[in-house]
Amino acid sequence: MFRGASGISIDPKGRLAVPARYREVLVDRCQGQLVATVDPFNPCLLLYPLPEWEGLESKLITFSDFDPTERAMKNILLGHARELEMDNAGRVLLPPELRGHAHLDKKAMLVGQLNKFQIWDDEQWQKHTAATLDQWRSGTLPMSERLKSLSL
Amino acid sequence: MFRGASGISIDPKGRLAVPARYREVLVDRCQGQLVATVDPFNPCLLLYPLPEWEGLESKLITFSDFDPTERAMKNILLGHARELEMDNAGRVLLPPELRGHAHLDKKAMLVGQLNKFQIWDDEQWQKHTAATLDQWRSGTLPMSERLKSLSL
DNA sequence: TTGTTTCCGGTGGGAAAAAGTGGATCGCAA
DNA sequence: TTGCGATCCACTTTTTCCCACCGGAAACAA
Repeated sequence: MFRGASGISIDPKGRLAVPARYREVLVDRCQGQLVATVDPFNPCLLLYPLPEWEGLESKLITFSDFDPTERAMKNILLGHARELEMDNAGRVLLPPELRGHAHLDKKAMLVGQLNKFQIWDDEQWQKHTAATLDQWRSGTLPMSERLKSLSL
Repeated sequence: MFRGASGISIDPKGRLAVPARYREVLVDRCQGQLVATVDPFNPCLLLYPLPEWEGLESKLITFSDFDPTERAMKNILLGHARELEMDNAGRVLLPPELRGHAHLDKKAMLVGQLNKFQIWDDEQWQKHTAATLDQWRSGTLPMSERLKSLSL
């Protein structure tokens, strides 16, 4: 599974070089077939191995078009999802629509989140991390029961 | 199935060029025969492969004319539906009535939603997406049980 | 320990192919 | 006969694929 943040660069054509340590796994699991979409909660992109994405998609199609919140979620996730393929140098080409959404230019961060990756603009990632830690330490975030019983 | 948003342009004659990656599928499934109508929930158009549309249509005819909501839905969908055909350059000609409804001019977005497409004016789509994400992140939307148990 | 060599990951550029765009001609109808 | 519309064709732009180069790191040898 995917862990950790790697600094990566996006070239002028919009190609993102996947760190070498992930490549073999990705080829094994999905022949380099990936799906990128927008993250509903953060100004970044989500990158799934195709089979993993299809699992999520099969849940989304059960959502009702007459529930506004469910419709919105379907719309955002499916409406931005693009199928991508690694080239033989281990790079994926991000379409302009997705790059624009996450404000990606040269420097980016690929963040492993077990079953998927997040793709952040480097600057946004730094800000987001700092902000999250601040919230955390100030104790303003609500705690679910699950969290209260978590030991690190 | 159809996913993702693609920026497309509508030429002065009102022709919309379908992105190349969808064309083969559309020719296979319906020989380029499509149906466009208005989206009851959003200021955009819906574009179905003909067989897919016929499935929906067969459900609509069972709707009662004595239930105001069912009648309205029938009216909107059926009353605006137009049969369209791709030309050999992969373009479909949108009738002025439909273009007007979605405020389509030069720049548009073709948004895949699995069994159908949405056709948005580019500006409207940007606004719609931004507004939805804002609502989402501010946490003001009501959450169904299905949503609460969804993990991305 | 230090220098040299080799391999691998990362990067950029260029060429071929395909897709998008606009124009022109043909036909039909008014 | 003229105007509008539709279909077809050709040109330009974009995209995609592939190859080559550069830099760094590691390994081996002196």
